[in-house]
Amino acid sequence: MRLVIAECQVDYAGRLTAHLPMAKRLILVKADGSVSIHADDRAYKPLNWMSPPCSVTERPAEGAETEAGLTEVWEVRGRDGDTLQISLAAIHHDSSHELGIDPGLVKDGVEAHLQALLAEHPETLGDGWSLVRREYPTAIGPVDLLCRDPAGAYVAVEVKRRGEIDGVEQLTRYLDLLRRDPLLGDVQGVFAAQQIKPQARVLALDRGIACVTVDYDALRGMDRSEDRLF
Amino acid sequence: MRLVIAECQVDYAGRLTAHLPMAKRLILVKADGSVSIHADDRAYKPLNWMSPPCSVTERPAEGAETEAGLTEVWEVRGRDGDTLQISLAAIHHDSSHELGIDPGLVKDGVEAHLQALLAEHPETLGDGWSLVRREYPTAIGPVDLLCRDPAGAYVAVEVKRRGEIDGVEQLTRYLDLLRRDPLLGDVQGVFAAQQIKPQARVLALDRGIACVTVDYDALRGMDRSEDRLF
DNA sequence: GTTTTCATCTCGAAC
DNA sequence: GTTCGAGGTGAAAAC
Repeated sequence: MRLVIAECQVDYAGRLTAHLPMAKRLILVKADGSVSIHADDRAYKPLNWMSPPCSVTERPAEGAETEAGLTEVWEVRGRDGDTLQISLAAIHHDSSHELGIDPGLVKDGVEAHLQALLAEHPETLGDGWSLVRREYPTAIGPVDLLCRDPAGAYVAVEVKRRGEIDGVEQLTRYLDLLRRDPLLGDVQGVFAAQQIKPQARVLALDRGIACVTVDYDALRGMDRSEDRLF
Repeated sequence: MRLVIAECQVDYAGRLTAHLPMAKRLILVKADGSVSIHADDRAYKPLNWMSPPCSVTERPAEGAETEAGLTEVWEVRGRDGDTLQISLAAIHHDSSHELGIDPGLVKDGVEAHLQALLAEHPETLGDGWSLVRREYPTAIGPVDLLCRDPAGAYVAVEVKRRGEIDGVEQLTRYLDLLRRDPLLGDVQGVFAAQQIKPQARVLALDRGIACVTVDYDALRGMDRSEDRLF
């Protein structure tokens, strides 16, 4: 990985045409050839970038470029003929570092994991509830969980990390379908999430859907096999 | 902006829980307090990050941490109680740089601009064509351009930077509507883009929609008022 | 302030 | 290979 702090001007031509006026910025050149240009704010998104696969060619400034104060011109070529031209004026820092291949991110707490934990502990959703099956199939896709309450009535459960309106809409569509199945009889709905936004809760309750806020850490504590971190 | 190359382990807890095993990475701390951790590949997305507003606190490693080989522990706190803990073992590089406020990106060639240029030069789309109006309203949204050919027939034009299938579908819906309007009579369709993907072209032609590849630079050259770069 | 839409979205999985 | 949908989406515009 090469880190360069330099006065630079950048011109991108590809899906759109964009221009960065001359200013001091960070230029990152990674081992896969990819390039990104960062300002001194915003963690996530670079000002400009070129995703791999791409190639970088560097050349000294010539003629009018030199007169304009430039010292080097880098040209990055990507797929589809996208180009990123980086015109450097003054280089304040330039260092390279061997990093090796990253072992990669381990994600936990994704919706699938939450669903698995709830499937193992359906009593969290309601006393005496039992799991019928995960990913119960319908014509428009699988319902996250189908459970039964102690009276034998079916309950469709939609699981989200953060409960918003679209999740309620999704569950509503499933319920419409499930309720047409005479084998299931009346089906209740439960919207389960770690956090439920106020307007999602209002919409759910208006439609007779119960809301359950899930304590993820407590669920994890119930199941030792889930202790995969550390 | 502070650049740190270090052996580090990272733990994020917020919208999800994620863990990065110990490895050599780049840690970027920007002037707005935001933090991002990069591996040696991929230009766009960091492995982990904390968006501003957030605060970083640094402390020396203690007790068991020291025995585990750690030297420093950084804790980044964001909104909603999100936390990013960066445990550093060996620091290979650490430098800070004053960058100042970036003048910002100037975007050109966006769809709106392409549409404006074509509106000024409808003859680019077909000999003798004239513009009826931009953003011609329909019940499902405005059509980019409505033109007339020399024979007086109407032509609906959909403008995209890169022509893909969804653009053809969009134009098809507009044409369906426009053709029901007896005042317009038969309406032809034109799909105009800087680049048209083969499968989009096939679909368009199959539906009797003409495809026009637009030379953006040539269009810009026609209009001096558009010389906003440099 | 909240909500919706856009993005050079990126990225992975399903088909 | 293409298509679809999620993302710790982020960020800007609209309301």
